[in-house]
Amino acid sequence: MPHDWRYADLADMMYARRRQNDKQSRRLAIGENAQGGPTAPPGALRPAPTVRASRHAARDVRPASTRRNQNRDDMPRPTRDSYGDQKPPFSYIALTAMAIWSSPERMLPLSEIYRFITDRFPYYRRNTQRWQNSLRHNLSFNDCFVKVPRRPDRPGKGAYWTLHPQAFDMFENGSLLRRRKRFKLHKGEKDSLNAELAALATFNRAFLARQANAPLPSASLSSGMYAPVTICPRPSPEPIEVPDTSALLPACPRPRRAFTIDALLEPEPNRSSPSPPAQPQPPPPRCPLALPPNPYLVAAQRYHAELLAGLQQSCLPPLWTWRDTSQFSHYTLNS
DNA sequence: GTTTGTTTAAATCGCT
DNA sequence: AGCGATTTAAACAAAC
Repeated sequence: MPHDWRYADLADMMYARRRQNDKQSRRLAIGENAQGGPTAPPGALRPAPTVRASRHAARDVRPASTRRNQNRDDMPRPTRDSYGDQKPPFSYIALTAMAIWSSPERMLPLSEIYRFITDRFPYYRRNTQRWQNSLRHNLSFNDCFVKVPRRPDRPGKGAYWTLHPQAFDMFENGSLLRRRKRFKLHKGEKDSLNAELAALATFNRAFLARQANAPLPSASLSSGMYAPVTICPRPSPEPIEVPDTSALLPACPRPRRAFTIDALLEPEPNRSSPSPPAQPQPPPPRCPLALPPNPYLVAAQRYHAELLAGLQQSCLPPLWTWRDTSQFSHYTLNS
């Protein structure tokens, strides 16, 4: 049974729980917690603070009527259509996970994560330096986010960010308002993952260096012999439901190939076992022209696909389906 | 110069 | 009070 997590629904749920739980309702009826801040639903991820008695208090730019009496029945509520200028009750981790999960490939560059948040939550259209710094901190600090080097055929600034597959269930019951526990990789897992990602980055650099040192024949370029590998558009932003392909799972055993371009250019070795089942290769970059691909590009793409496909067998089905209407957005928990 | 990414430190808050 | 999760600030480096 899908459940909407729009803010207004959250408020309704708070009131429902107040009725259900006498003990809880006594606290909620007061309207404030011990610190005088807003009261969160039991077990909920602590909503991003909107009022602090500290130096941060000055940053709360909401009207005073909104800042007080947060849980009274006359509490000003955001409309069902939008959070308006109110700070959404999602942590940066949750917001980032939403952004990543909303993308077709389940991975996004930093700039796109920013855009996702500012597009949907007007609160974050101001003071961007502050929250973006915090968000970057979260990306780096939390093991649940994995930085995947860009494919050589998708140049641009910064890497892609994805969710570690083992972190899919860090939000309790799929709710973005709750988090069971900070997701932490064991050192061995982290080392293994970092080694793999570093190797991929090294491969990408080598690929680009070789491409730079041995530029493609101009005749070939001009005649369309090679795809213009550096100008393929980024993936379509339309959210679609696709099997997950975007995270890395070092625990997935698979044949390894040497991290050399030459090795990767060799024909794909036959696999004796069909497990994991043959994964469809990600669609080729959407270049305007169907051109014979550069062999190095093929190698790079093949490795990248191999890297990402290795975890498929262990991936959980998507927890959330992103639905977007023009003004408000919400997540549906797949049952 | 700007953006991206890493790291450290401190503050806040909810829970036990 | 202590702990863990989160937020915020800041310094710094690397990449573009």
